[in-house]
Amino acid sequence: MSGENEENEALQASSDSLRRPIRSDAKRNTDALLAAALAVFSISGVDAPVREIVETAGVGIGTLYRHFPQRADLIAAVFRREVDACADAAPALMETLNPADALAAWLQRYTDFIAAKRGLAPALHSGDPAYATLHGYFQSRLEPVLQKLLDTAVLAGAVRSDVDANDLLRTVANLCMSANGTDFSLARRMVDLIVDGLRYGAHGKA
Amino acid sequence: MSGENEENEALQASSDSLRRPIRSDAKRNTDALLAAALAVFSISGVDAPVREIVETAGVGIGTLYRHFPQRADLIAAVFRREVDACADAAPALMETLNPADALAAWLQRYTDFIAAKRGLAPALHSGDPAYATLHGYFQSRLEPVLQKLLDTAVLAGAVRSDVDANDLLRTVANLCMSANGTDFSLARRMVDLIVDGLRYGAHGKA
DNA sequence: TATTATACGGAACAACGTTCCGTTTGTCAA
DNA sequence: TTGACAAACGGAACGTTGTTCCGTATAATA
Repeated sequence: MSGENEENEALQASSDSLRRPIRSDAKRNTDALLAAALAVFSISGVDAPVREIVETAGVGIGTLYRHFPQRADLIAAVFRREVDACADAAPALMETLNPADALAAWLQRYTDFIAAKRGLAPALHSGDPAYATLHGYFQSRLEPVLQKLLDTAVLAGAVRSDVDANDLLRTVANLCMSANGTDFSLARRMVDLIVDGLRYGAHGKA
Repeated sequence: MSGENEENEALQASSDSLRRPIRSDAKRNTDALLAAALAVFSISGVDAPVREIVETAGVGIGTLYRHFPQRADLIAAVFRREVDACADAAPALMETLNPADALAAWLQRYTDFIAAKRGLAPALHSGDPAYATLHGYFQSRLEPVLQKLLDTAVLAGAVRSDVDANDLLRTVANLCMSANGTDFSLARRMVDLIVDGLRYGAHGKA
């Protein structure tokens, strides 16, 4: 369903140093860090101290920074799979539902994903250049998907045409900004309200 | 127009220690800190380092913490006036515009206020207990105003009835979360979209 | 087994918010 | 005017963050 990322999570350098495969201890520690990060993030949120993660993983701080030079690289690695799953959920919705409902359903899917990760939304939109690659991955993966959903709905005359995919992605993330990690009902309701706004514009005005 | 806070910004203890008025140097330093904070916030955002503020004000760190025991107390003091102004803007709008447009206009007013203060929205919704009083002041001052706008619009049949004031306040603040301080066009557009969603519900469904 | 690129671990650094306390100063009674 | 003292001042110092650096350990190869 995915199409392009065939499970080569830990791809080694492909161009020059194709000598020397990944050392076994490096692989082991990388895995331990990813597992620890996933666990710690789900308890303390994405802002959890680095030391808490390395302690959980049972490795030194230096090891963390060797494998993930920036804090955001660790976050990106942890959530890559889930971003992909979110993107891959679109086609099924488009086959099952009418264009406007498919759009609404996918946005709720995305809402649930972001809202469940406490601290993710603030990090994505902090403007901190450290999170640029994380933000870039989200955008490159999700923007085309949402754009297609939008285009289809606009073509069907179900939705206004003056909103673009990136704006919507940013907006949903913003709406999830204050979700505790457990209560995203407000975010869900507000996303629905926005979808209604999109519908209103289709025949109402502009 | 305000009605209750008659410029007693620096009220001294009213109950017990009514002995000893405020010392002149204390008053001077408090004013300097407020002015410096306002200036620094507008340049570096609400997250600006404390040391930058005390340096600008020309006082020591200890002095800052004497007058504003928590960082949020300083923020609250700086923005109190503006929160009041925002709340006080409602009656005029309600006289001039129809209920739905008055609601929309006031929400845009609030949007501009929050979006212009970089870092304010994240602070308000950080969940950090340090910001509880700041959040409390915003809510106590703005919630009644917005509730009245909402009630009026609902009564006129211009807007759906299943959204409450606090949710809307939180939502708008969330939408402003990623505003740089200069570009709030996205936030404005999304607030408009939400207002359209409110209108859609009035006759469409729900 | 010897060699060596690679990875490891944690001390150390810089920046932050906040606390603490010895020193200074404004105010008021004498 | 002067003395005394509550009040306020300033900044060193603490605890916590993310990140860097480098001496040491080790997995892979010849």
